[in-house]
Amino acid sequence: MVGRRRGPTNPRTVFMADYQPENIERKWQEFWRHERLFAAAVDPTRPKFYCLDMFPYPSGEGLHVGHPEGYTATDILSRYKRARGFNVLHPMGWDAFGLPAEQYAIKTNTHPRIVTQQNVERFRRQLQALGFSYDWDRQINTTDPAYYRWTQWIFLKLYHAWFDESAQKARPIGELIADFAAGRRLVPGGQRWADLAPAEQRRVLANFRLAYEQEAPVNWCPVLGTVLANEEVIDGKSEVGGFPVERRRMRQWMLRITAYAERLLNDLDALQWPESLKMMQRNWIGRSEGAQVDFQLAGGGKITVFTTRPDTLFGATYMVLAPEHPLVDLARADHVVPSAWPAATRPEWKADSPAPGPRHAVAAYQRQVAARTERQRQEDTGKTGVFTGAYAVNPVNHEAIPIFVSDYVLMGYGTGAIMAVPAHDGRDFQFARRFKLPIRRVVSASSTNPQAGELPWEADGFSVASPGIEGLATAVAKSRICAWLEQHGHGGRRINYKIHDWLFSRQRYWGEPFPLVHLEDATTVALVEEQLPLELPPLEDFKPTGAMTPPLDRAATWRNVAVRLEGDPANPQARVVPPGTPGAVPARREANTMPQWAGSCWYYLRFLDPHNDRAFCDPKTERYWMTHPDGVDLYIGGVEHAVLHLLYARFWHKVLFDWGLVSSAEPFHKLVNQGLILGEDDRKMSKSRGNVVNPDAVIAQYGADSLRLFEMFMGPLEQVKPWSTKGVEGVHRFLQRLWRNLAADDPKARVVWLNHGTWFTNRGRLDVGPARAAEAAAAALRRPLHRTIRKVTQDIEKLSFNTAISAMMEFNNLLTKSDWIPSDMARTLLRLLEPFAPHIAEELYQKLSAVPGERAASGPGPAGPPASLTRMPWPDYDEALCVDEVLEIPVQINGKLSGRVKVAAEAPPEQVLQAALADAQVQARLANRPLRKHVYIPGRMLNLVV
RNA sequence: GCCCGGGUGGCGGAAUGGCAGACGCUCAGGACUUAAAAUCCUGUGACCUGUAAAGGUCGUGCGGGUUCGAGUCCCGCCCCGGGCACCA
Repeated sequence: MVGRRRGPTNPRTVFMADYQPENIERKWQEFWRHERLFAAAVDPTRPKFYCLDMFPYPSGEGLHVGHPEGYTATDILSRYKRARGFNVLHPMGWDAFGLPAEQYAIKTNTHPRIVTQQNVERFRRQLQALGFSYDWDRQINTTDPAYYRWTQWIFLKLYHAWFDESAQKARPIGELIADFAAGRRLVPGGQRWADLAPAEQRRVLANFRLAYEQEAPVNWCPVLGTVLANEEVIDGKSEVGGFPVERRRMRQWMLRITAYAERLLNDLDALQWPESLKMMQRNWIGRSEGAQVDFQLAGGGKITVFTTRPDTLFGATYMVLAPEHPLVDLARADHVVPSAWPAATRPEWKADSPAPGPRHAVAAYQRQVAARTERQRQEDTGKTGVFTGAYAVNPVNHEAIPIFVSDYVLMGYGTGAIMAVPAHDGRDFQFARRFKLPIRRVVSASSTNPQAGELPWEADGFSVASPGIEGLATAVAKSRICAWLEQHGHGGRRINYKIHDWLFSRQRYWGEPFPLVHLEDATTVALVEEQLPLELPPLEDFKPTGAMTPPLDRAATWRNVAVRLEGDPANPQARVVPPGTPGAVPARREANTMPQWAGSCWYYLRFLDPHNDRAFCDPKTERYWMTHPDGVDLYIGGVEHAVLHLLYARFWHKVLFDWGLVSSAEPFHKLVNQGLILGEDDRKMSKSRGNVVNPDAVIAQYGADSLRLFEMFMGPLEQVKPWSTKGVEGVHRFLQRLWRNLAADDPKARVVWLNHGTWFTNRGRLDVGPARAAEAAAAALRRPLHRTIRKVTQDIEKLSFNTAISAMMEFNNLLTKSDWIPSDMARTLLRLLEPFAPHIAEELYQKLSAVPGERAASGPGPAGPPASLTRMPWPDYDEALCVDEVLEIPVQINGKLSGRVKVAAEAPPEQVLQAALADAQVQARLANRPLRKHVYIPGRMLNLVV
């Protein structure tokens, strides 16, 4: 307890109510909400400002001090922009579907719906205790059927779209059907569209949709009982909980984010995002230019590889397939592994133990690799592998080269197969040495010496020993080879991306159901839009099954439905009808649910028009809030969403953009990452370390204003910084001092105002002496006040809140020392403080205005209760009043500080020079040395060069 | 290994190429008090000279450079944080 209780002997207690945040904060929070002061509405007469927080996941832990950091920053901006006449949209909601809440539900054996309700309620209470100026009427919850109805609706937009490569945009699936029907586009497989049965047509279309089902190796997490997206797996462990993840083949729903790779990459450039974050997205997308090359197999078929160095094709001396590559899957008929070792097989190619044949050796190697975790594979970069017994033909020189299996080639990148050029790739070089494979130089570092550069030479150079591209620089050689490959049908130029399609289904209960049904012919059909939302059935046993089947599998009555197909048989929509309805066919609902990220992919759009039940958002409303600049004006949140939410949301936004449903190509124009707040011990806050700071406790002891202020005062917003209880006390003291200075109901208050030429305090008019002192105080404070307004204004615009606060502290320190405090200046300071510490600012402002006679002095305001400070305009400053009348100019001699001279602010340079030369101290240091030149920076400093 | 950030007092941090260390914390001294707390005032980068007043030297990770002048710009290193990483 700091300064809250005064001893009974302190006489001031009798007269003056101390600053006690608990007495005022709740009151103003309720007032602001009751008066709906922060409600936003479309208003074309005012410029808009959309100020958004990453809405929280209401975990069971409650709020931690990291949450209010970003939220306070956006709140300051919101309150400030309102004062500057902007129409501010500042909403808050709940991202409440997903694994953590469900895990917590399982742990506590409570239904996720209940857990979520409790968590939301707790979070809302905690956030409201901080006095944020959210428009609470727009509160949304991703688990609300009225919300996820539109999540499902947008999913259908993905489902009903295909990506037109040539137009580089998504188009309605109906246009693809039209293209197929009219023969403008060839049907894969070569048949005529009209010759295909509807079910076959549906299967063809399924391969084009942005949402599609695919059997593929996926990240299966046995502990969580679900598959995870690549973005949710970090170092072979689940992002949620850190549980081991294994590769399994499963049939899963995917979203075709790879189609948007190029646009997701290019559109980053124009965004005002932290460079590091853009870099993370670029890395994740992982674009690389190169070529695709087909190597014919001796026994028919081919191996396709991706290479960034097609110019080294003549140096390929062997090939490598990933252990998971289909061509070495012995269960498949088309695998390449012969039953016996070829004659030329070197003993070391057969792996460590002499295996009876290549099939045994390959299988053994595959087992060995499968036994190692992803982690072990990445850490151990020693090269292992085994010869498959098969050979492929290099298209450029018709050489037969051996094919190996090795885990240094990853199935997940490129084609899962490489051509190995040991002379020009470090990894191939290592492998070739170990397996005694030829190393053939085809690039030289020099155009004159064909042997220049130590092997492996990975940098660019000049081609050697490569007929057709001999002597060419690498860049030229690459394009020559690509052209040749294209010409001869062996491949060609190709851009490869690291990013994979987004694995979008989860074997969990607590997520959005897919609005899809499966028919008996094994095709999938979307529900009609009118039947959305497809609500999650109230399943009692919501726990993961442990097997790979989702919990919704158990909701038999929910799953098994009768549907009537409507529309084009190639792309019908299913309407669920009562069983027995004529024309109805049996169907099973999709039992997987959507991942946690689905709801957050578009929530910023729902905030624009949260109660609309005819559209996810009204188009006019969308245009008003999302243009000029394109997207959200300011978005603040943690960097942990760099390649999750921020990438997924951009993807969905672009799909909506292609459908013409949103007006901007990007959702978030400007983005700032707040820095992590560490514990007082400089380490990351965690329960196990016992260094977690609970915002509720801080508010109870110091008040919300102190918490807000301290979080902003700690240091730059983006920076990682440690918590400090002493620091909270520091800003709390500042507020106490401010209270003592400005609480005008104190009989000892020094607040004064001028009314018709007479100075008053709350005890009446001042005598001549004090009046003169008040006059002097006002004059002395005028310039510092204008400087403070300027500093705070500029710093808020820069999001430099720590320095803005220090400027207000400085001004308050002046007030503390001043005999008298003019009330209009107090008012201005409170206006500046309001975005940061709104409760105390509003309270003091109202107190000031409640003193009889005072308000008359502050202008011709209407009678009656004073308006909320939050409605007062932002003060202007006078640039001329930001500089002192008399300046003290530092004088340097040869760049070294040697004295100071006082000159008038407007003094011409010569006068400053003369004043400096006349200064005794300067003269002494000059010691009669002749002045060679001088540099004068007006108002800043004078440098004398001798 | 590659790509981003960043190294400033005892601590968090501040400084359009122009007085380094604003503001806050800490600590010390003083006022008030019977006393303590709170509050208010003063001081608080290091070192040196001086009883003192005052003065001097050094100082923004290290080494160089540009400039009248560098925490700030350029070159080369060291260290810390973050991201990527057998990506063909």
